[in-house]
Amino acid sequence: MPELAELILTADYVNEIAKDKVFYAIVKNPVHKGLDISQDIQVPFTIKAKSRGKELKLELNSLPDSNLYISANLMMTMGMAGHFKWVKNGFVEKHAHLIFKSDEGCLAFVDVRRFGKWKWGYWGEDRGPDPINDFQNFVRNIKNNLHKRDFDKPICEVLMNQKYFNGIGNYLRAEILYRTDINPFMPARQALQLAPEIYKLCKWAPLQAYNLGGGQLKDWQNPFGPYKEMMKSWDEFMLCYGNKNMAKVEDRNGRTFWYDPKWKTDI
DNA sequence: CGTCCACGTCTAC
DNA sequence: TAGACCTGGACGG
Repeated sequence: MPELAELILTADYVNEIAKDKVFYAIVKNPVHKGLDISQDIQVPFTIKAKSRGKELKLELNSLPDSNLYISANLMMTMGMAGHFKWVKNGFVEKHAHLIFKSDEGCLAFVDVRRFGKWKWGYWGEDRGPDPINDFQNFVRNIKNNLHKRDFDKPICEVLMNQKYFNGIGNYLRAEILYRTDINPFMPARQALQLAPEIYKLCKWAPLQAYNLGGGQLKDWQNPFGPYKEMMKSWDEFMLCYGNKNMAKVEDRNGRTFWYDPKWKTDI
């Protein structure tokens, strides 16, 4: 998905678009098999967004003068390619699957592969604290659970476990581990004890990516548009993932793990 | 044309 | 721990 950095940018984008707008309907694209929420809100509403790891929360609230009080949280995940886009009246966006209508246009959830999902609720119980916005609890959650079998697995795999590393995805794990000097195939418990800077890197790396305008990767469209002037910096950030000079291996979850070729794999 | 690959979960043997 | 869920871009013949 869009990983931690892109989720924050998505929330920023939704907030920027929606700050002065009133929405009056939700439309679900019938091709999408997800939950049909189009009849759930029958009064005009506002939208505010917040992210936590790889989850996005849209807070939908009725207007102060509404005869019906509504306050609901639409919890979303972006899948591999999900993003939001403002679409002016008279235009149709391909792969728009959830559409929030206002008089001036609509805010569309665009997702080519349809891996993104939504439901009413709250932050996922099985996902850990956000490494950027809630760093203390992020560290605490890991340290409190370090004795568990989950941490017997290689650090490169555990970094993708959303129970502890909410928001870390395939490019971030590569960039984080590339910046430590431990074998990425070492058991996670040992790795975190030998290289405690991993905790800080889990905040630093996504924060860098966020400040650079998010992943310049083909499936994900930066909602703020192309940041061409930032490409040089992005290339300086993305040192490992997708770099032909790096080594790669398919991990036990079927994902390609990119790493420094000086390490020997144990997988 | 075809095959491989992609920033992620899910759920079913 | 495989598939399943999806579309489309890159690249090879």
